[in-house]
Amino acid sequence: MKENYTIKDIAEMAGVSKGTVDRVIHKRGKVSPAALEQVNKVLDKIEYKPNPIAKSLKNNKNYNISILLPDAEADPYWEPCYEAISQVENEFSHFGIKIHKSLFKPSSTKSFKKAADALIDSKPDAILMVPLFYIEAENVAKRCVEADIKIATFNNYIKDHKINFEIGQDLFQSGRVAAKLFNMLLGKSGSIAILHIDEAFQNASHMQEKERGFKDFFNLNKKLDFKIDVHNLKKESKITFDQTIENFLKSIDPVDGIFVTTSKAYLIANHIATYTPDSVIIGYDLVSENIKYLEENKIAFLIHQDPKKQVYLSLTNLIEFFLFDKPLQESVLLPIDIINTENFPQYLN
Amino acid sequence: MKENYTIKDIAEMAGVSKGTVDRVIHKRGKVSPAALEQVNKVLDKIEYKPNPIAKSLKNNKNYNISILLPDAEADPYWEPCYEAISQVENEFSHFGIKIHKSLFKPSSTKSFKKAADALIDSKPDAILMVPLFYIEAENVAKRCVEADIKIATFNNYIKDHKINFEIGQDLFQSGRVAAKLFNMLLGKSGSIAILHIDEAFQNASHMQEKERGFKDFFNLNKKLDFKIDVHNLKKESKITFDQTIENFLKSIDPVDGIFVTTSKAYLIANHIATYTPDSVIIGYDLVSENIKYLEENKIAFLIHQDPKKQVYLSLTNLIEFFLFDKPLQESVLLPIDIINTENFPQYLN
DNA sequence: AATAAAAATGTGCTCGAACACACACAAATT
DNA sequence: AATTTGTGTGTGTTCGAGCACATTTTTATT
Repeated sequence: MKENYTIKDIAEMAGVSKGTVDRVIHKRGKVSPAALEQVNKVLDKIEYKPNPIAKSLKNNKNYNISILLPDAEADPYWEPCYEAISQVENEFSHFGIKIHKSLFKPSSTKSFKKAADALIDSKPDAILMVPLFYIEAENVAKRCVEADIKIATFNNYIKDHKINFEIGQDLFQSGRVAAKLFNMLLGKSGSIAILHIDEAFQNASHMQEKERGFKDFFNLNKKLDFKIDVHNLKKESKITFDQTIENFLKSIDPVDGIFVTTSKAYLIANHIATYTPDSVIIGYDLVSENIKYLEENKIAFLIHQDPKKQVYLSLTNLIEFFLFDKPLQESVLLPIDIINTENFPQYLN
Repeated sequence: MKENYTIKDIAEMAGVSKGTVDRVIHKRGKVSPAALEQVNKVLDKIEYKPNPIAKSLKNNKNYNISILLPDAEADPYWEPCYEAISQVENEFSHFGIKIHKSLFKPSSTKSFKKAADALIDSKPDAILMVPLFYIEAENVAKRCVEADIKIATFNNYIKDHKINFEIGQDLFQSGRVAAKLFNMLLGKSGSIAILHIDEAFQNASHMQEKERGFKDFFNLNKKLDFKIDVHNLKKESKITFDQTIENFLKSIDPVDGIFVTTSKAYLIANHIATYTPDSVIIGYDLVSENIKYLEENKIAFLIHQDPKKQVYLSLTNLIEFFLFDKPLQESVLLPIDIINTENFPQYLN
């Protein structure tokens, strides 16, 4: 009943040779109407699916996948991605998979462009990128389609139907998750500052989505009475980033909660004791400095965007597509992990 | 430099035939010292790893994996496991993987034994089981080793070195996660009831581990002053489970927090408004009734044990071991997911 | 030295899909 | 009638590992 048929089986059943069956399956013509019917009759009955392992062996190609992502020197948020890459390399190098990592400076559009150009020129089978810069990323996607390179994105989304695989988090919803946590910690009323802290503003749309979700939660819950202020903080020239933060904290009235929409919550936690000791902080990402302050109870919760998992899943999806014809899931949303002092270790491995 | 060498390549390099290389690699003897040295010299230089795809094709076996798990009719907690099974079946049936599901009643040791006996008799290549009953599960493991059946467990651990693959959660730590959440919600002092609610007491060790972790958190934080009571609730004869719960709630003084160590938090949430309306509830598992009360804000947090992921990872690990010789990770600990109203949907898919 | 026995080595087939190629047989052209 | 084109069909090889079997070389025995 539910057996795994081979081309040879089908050939016997239809009373033709495996060559003919093959021609029917791949619609390469040169088959008489009589033979065609015979083979199709069998094919209808048994629902044939070619053995993916045999197919892969015959194919016996090396696949090159290139990854375009920010330099972790500039932002340690990207560090776990490197681990995922190594892991996938180890797991799949003997399947003929070669992975090439290409870094760009997250603050420089030019650096992104340059790295992308080089990658496309090297004609890999697929490019996985962090589309930090909208217009430039769209352009890369377009050129990949033209050059028949599979294109995938992670961490950010560009609403572009050319992308073959995209993975990330629902940022609007993650804003709501943070809002709900504040609600539980602070009760029915209070004051909260939303802080968009970023060296430059590459993550503008990222941060805005979170802000929208955050406000949405409080707007829809009419019983809640929260005062919410939004502040954009970026590094000012002449003084250090840390001083920028300090000046800001000095300048505002103490608030009950601080929601940092980037991975820079540690910059706030660092000064919280001095300026606004009773503020509850919620931030993003398990970078080591954030974890340090989480453990010191200066950060209440962190929301985990799991860049490592994003890279791992992107790569394995592409690889299984190449090797075994598994279809590419077009769009994947990862869970929004809530992290406190007790459960962070399991997310780090 | 980093090429993928074949047996043929090695044979040429060593100046022998591929048969000889094969004998050296598989240590089957019948090789002269001279030839052995030649081949080994090459092998040392290039670090050969056989092509897993070719190996798998040659092998061309069907693998039968049997799963022994509780009937979801008795407890909907197990429902997502079935989905994982279907998913893996779809993904891997064309790789010659056959999965057989065998159910037992979670309240009956006899039913577990009977199902296990039948499974072992059918001689599958691997058995994945939920070792609800310690002694019986150990016995199954022993017999599997004798019959050369790979044995894996999920959801529960039995400290038995015979197990080839085990996956689950750190229950002690998950107790600490719950404790920390109460700490954040209730502040520095309060009263908490730990409720072990179970139809029978198959999960006794499960529940105790969580209790230990929970208490551990408060014991180690000397600044905290919490009164913690433990209650065992199981279905009494003559009255319904629901009435048992109601009677219990009637009998105790209101508490600030209720920690339910099983998936039965909904039974408490159902009556909370009447008897102890200000209690904060934290429970386990995304069963539909729990989610309902979570959405009504009657349950503050749920801890997700992700049985679906446990099954999925168990099966794919076994499959990749069979098909591609990937080593079995012996022991896997899953993250302890914290769930609130805003992030549960992403964990359900 | 001749022959048997043992050891070492190489050849060839299989797994299933995919495709090149050779061959058959018909119809169309000279 | 002989040759060319075309169409349909089957055979054979490849991918890499693994193992059965055949062949060659060495060693032991009479």
